[in-house]
Amino acid sequence: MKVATEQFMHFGIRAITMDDIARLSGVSKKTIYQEFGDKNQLVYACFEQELQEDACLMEEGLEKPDFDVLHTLVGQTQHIRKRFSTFNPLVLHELQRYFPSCWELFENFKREVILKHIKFLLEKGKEQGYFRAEIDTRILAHMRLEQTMDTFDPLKFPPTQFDQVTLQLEIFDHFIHGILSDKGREAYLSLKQTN
DNA sequence: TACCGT
DNA sequence: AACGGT
Repeated sequence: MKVATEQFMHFGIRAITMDDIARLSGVSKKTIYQEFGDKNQLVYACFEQELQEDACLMEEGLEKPDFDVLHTLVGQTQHIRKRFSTFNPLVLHELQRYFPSCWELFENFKREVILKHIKFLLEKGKEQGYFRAEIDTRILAHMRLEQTMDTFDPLKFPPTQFDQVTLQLEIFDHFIHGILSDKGREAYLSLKQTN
């Protein structure tokens, strides 16, 4: 699963054959098919594990007493950028078209984990006085999720025309400025300085 | 590893 | 022709 996940993310699911995975992981195809009924089941297991790890990372440190929304948000955009360096956006389209059960898993993850997480951070940011009190967390959480997904779409932001790191930073910066209070803006700008 | 069906 | 599956 480790080999398969790395290869799928990097080169796309259809580009990597079961023979590739067998060769690179040093096991026979027979052994793979004893664990996974078919390629679809292997892909599903890989994604399930990846998403589970991401969910853990998101929830990490949320209950700590020194928890700070701005630090958390900035840290997570860094995580997204790291992910980008090894994640081929082509995979999202492959899931949608050829691996519908995995796509469903991912859609569910967006709704039940990411959306709820963003909403939680927005509400916390309000409590801590970083974000303006009048923002609608439900609407803005949706917007943030969708705009983030858009940056992963090569048709909307062709990687040949847009540097993916710059794109992530710019869109995050625009989003956060739209919701910061005066106090929040001050804290955010000084945080950017130190980073 | 050779092989078959898609 | 290439690849999933036997």
